[in-house]
Amino acid sequence: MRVGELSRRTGVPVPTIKYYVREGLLPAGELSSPNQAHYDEAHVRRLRLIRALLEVGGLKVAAIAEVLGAMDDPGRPLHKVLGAAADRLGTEGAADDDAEAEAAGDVVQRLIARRGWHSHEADPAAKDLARALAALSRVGHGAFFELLEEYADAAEVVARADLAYVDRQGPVEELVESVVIGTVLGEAVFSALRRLAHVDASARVFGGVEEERVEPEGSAAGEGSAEREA
Amino acid sequence: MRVGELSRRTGVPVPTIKYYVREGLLPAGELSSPNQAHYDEAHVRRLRLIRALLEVGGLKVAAIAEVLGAMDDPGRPLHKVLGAAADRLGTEGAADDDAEAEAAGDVVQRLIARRGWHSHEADPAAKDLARALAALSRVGHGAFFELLEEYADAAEVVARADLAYVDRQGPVEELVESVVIGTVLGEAVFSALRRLAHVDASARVFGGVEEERVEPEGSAAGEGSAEREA
DNA sequence: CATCATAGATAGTTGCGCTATCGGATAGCG
DNA sequence: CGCTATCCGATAGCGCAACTATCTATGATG
Repeated sequence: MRVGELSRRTGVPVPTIKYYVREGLLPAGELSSPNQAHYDEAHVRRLRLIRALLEVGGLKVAAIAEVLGAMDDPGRPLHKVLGAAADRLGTEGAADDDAEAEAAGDVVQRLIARRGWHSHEADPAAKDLARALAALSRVGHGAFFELLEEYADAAEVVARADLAYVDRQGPVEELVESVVIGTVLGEAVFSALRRLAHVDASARVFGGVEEERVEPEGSAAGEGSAEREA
Repeated sequence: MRVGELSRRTGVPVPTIKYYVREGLLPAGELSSPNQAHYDEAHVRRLRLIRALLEVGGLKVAAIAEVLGAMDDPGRPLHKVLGAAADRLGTEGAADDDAEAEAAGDVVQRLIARRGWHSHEADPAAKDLARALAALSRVGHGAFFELLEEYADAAEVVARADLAYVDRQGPVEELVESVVIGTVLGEAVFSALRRLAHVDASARVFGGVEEERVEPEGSAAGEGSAEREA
């Protein structure tokens, strides 16, 4: 098929397809003449994958290029491809370097050791975790750390489910793709599920019970900023 | 304190602080004269919260303004504030309207019913979930749906832990803040944990051998994107 | 053969999160 | 009182990311 049909079938505008080709997300079509290229089902699949990673996964175009690059790289140890892909799925930005960051890093290392996880210090996921924990500390919610074990339990449940899913995929290429998709879209799925469960749990605990405690009329003290002395 | 000190204490540049004030993320300082404003600890706290939501949570400035607006809104039923805040924590963009989207919506509604969750159809989280599932279908991974129950189990575990945490916070304002922080930063925490567990499980199943991945290499300068594959 | 689509190249647009600069006011010190 | 550092508020500009539009030469197609 030609680019117009590819566009119609995926809903992606032609100029955008060209842009993705330029950025290395999508292989160029096969040229039959200097201005005629043909695309196939692989392009359709790839394009849908790109849009999914972009729109649902929230990945940046450059990150997608890297992930797909690792995916496509032939003749490479499987676990390396998986690792390379996984390493590109995290957050951007450098970690800051204050007391909170250091303490958070310690907590993460202890957690990893305690769980017996196969991970090293440089793992981007570990860095992301430390960053998040440091941010929690900085906003005065260091107590959140107490939930870490429960979070980790749940994370293991999900990770095991993911692996079981991936494990029953067929050939290697699909397997790698499954990991990428599972990691990125699975995160979106879990995030939404968590918020759903949150709303429900919140409704059970607070809804209607605390409702009456708000005073009517503008007797609210300070305005604008939430300031009160604890 | 004046804006210079606020800047020093939070690491946020003065022009950026002004920008946040303009955007409604941060209340203006109290004017003592036409060109002199004073800031207090509440501003420091708020600023740290903003940076956390921005950098770790990945929220957009406009979304943060909405969330904080709901947080600050006085004299409003607690569960409504919580709901309003939670509703703004999701993804942007409208859902598409194809066969996959419809099927995914069905699956979500059945899941919600089966779980007995208190959720309405318009819940943004439900929409996000449907979007993610539809995307999975489109890339040929509809089989991922089979993991939904396990995912939901894990989500309930996390949600319960969150609620238990929130429940032991004191006054209402802090409680709302806890929900926001727990939801946003908790997501970052879980995401990183999941990837950590993933790497570990993956190594067990596929790696056989644990090899080096991204090498630390170099000093603590900002790392960002390591581009080489040893 | 007339029209349409296409490849490839380059330039422009939009949105976002800042950042720089300017024209006045003070603050605070000697 | 003078002096400098700082501040406020407003406006304009910057840099990046993800497209989008336009142009030319060429080939496809009925």
